[in-house]
Amino acid sequence: MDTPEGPPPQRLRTLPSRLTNQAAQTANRFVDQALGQAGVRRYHYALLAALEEYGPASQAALGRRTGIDRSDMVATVNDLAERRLLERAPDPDDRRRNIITITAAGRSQLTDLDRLLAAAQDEFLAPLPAADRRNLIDLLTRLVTHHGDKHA
Amino acid sequence: MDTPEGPPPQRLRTLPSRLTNQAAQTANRFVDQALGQAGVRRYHYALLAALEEYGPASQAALGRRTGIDRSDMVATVNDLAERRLLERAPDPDDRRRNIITITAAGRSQLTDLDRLLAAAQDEFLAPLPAADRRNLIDLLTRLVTHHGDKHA
DNA sequence: CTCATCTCAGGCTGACTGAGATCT
DNA sequence: CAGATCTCAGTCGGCCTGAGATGA
Repeated sequence: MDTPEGPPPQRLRTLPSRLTNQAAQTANRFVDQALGQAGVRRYHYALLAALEEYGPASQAALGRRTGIDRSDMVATVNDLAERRLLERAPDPDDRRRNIITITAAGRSQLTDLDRLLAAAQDEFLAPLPAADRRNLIDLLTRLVTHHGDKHA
Repeated sequence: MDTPEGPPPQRLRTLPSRLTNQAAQTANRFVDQALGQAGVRRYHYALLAALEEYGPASQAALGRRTGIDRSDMVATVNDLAERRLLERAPDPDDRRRNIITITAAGRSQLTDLDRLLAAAQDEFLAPLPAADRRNLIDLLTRLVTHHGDKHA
């Protein structure tokens, strides 16, 4: 567990990019631990969520919405298809495409994941009262929407 | 560059852990691009900064201060030693240890990196006025200090 | 003996690139 | 022809573990 002997360098302590990274790392620890209880990773959750909210879609469209790369999308769809949480079928209207559809089991899994994830968020944000949480969300939203919407 | 056709799922859009991740990813793009101009990565900067601020130290101590793992520390020290930005010498008082010392070239390099990094932070925070930036830093600092100081 | 330090060898995930096959 | 889609193969950095050698 490594007890620090003295604080990190000043240059690092207040560097916004580093603080953001550390916060993200903390958040990921909670989230990965939570999702891991259900045997899934963040990509799996993002994909199921996109499917549930927008309905069946091609892998490319799902990639645009979730920010998952085309290459990783293949593997993620493979994983979830093996578990019967979604189905992959050729698109008759455009034979380049696969239409991905969430299954009933997928929806049910997603419900469980939502619960696990909500708990993880709460752990992550534990030190902040509600007003500060909103404030943080607002600031971060402004940052990510400004920068590209790369995959916001 | 992938133009999204429609927003990401609601579940993801306001999820604090995801927002934090996206922000971190954005920050890292700017930072890595900036440091890359000098041919270094984030670990290199962190190590040089720790050396400059605290003076010579063992690899283990540097790891505690920067959050760099013992294993990666070996490689990072190797990199910087090859470039003569630091020196590795056995500690006469404790022969398990290496004493790492920054060189003049290392200090000079660090100065350049500080400049590049400041510009990267500014790009990252561009959408936020000064008050919001302070606010964000404060909120993130509270989060990371609360959670462990794992390697804060 | 226990514990700390350094090193090597590796694993794992997330983010990404290049290239090929197929189709519009 | 250009351009989109899916797939495979592989890179990279950051984070992490196990284990060995040395020494306090």
